[in-house]
Amino acid sequence: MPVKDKGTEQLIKDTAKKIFFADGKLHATTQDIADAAGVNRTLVHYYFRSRKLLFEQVTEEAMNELRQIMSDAFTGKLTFKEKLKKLINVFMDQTMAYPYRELFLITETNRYNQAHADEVHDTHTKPFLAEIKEEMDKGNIQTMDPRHYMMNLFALMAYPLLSANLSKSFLKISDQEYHKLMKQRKQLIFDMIYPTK
Amino acid sequence: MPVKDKGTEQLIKDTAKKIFFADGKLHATTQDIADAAGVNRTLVHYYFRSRKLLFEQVTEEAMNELRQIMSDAFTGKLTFKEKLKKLINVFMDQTMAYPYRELFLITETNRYNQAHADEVHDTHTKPFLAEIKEEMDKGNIQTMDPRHYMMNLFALMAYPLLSANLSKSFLKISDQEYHKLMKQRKQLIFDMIYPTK
DNA sequence: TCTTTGTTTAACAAAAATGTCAAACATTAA
DNA sequence: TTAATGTTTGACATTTTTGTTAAACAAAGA
Repeated sequence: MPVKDKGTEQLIKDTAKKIFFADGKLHATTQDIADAAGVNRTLVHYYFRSRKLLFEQVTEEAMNELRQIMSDAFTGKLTFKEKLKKLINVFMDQTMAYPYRELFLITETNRYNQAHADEVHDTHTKPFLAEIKEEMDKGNIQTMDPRHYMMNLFALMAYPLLSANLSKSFLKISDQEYHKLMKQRKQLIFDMIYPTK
Repeated sequence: MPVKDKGTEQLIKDTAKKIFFADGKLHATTQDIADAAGVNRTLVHYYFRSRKLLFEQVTEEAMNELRQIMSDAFTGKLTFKEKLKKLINVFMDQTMAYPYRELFLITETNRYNQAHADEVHDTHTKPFLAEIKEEMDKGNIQTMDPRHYMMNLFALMAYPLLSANLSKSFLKISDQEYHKLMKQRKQLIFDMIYPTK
């Protein structure tokens, strides 16, 4: 997640990401973004032409960031167990920094045609699913549809961060305490998903 | 989730909920809502005065619907196991009908002051957490912070429905197939969260 | 220095969304 | 039938947000 000064264009994009992904302010206007970046709003149009195009770039990059996680974790010669640990580690770190990134993607794809999402074909998940299947055959993890396994994993990682405010209100816990709970989750999730018999 | 004709006011509110909670169109305008309800936009103002007030009502009711689930499932003299089944059943059914209800709540609370959420105090979760603790002491479920247990449960239920479009694109599966997977999840979640030793 | 190129700004224009109002309409009770 | 009340509508006003333009500014090369 870059935040360095690669010029105004990058600054605007990074600021937009910060507002959407970190603050979860999905209704932010171009003015909000410009203000937060400390630049004149016209520059948003100078560099991105329109609000829509800025959004498309941000969306595209967020999708790539997600794909990258899968790719990074599942290339190399680690064992499944190690890959899983790596995936949990990287994904949780990113999601703690940008808890609303997925939420942004979801609402943006809902905004227009749902069909757009279907075009995306991801090459990184296939080997992941295959490895999960292998691991089930070996008896190391509980047998189920590998897709369920994958959904469970991402659900356990993403949801509590995504719904932090909601959970805090329902569980009546403070920000600090919640942060403490989140830090414990890496280990907890691993134990749930890859139990030591 | 009422959809009956309790007059125009109710129709507008139900339509708004449908657009937000079922379609996930968080950026819908008052015009969008009026069109979908088949009424003149002025009526939105006649009944709710302003867009903001309509949103507040919808938000408030959605929060109550969530509280109601907890309350319903955890009153009465069922065993923990039965209560859990009931909770999963009701929550999954509702979330399948309104997958974006929580997403709406999250973005709405992010929109203004985060603080607002903190005021909410929920009386229904406390007995739930206490019962979870008991069940751990009995050795029926895995020992952990009961709050983690609760987060896990809701994560497994809500996230795959919330992120359906995203998941479909990453897992390259069709709507039908996804629906089939979702129907399997009630049992799967119960087995994960309340394992038969 | 002057020109060229790219960046930034303020002022303005256009579009989109919300909000207001008076008049038309419908229903019911007197 | 008429008066009273609440509902619905279209026309208009206001506000908010996005998009455009010309001019000012800055840096670098001829």
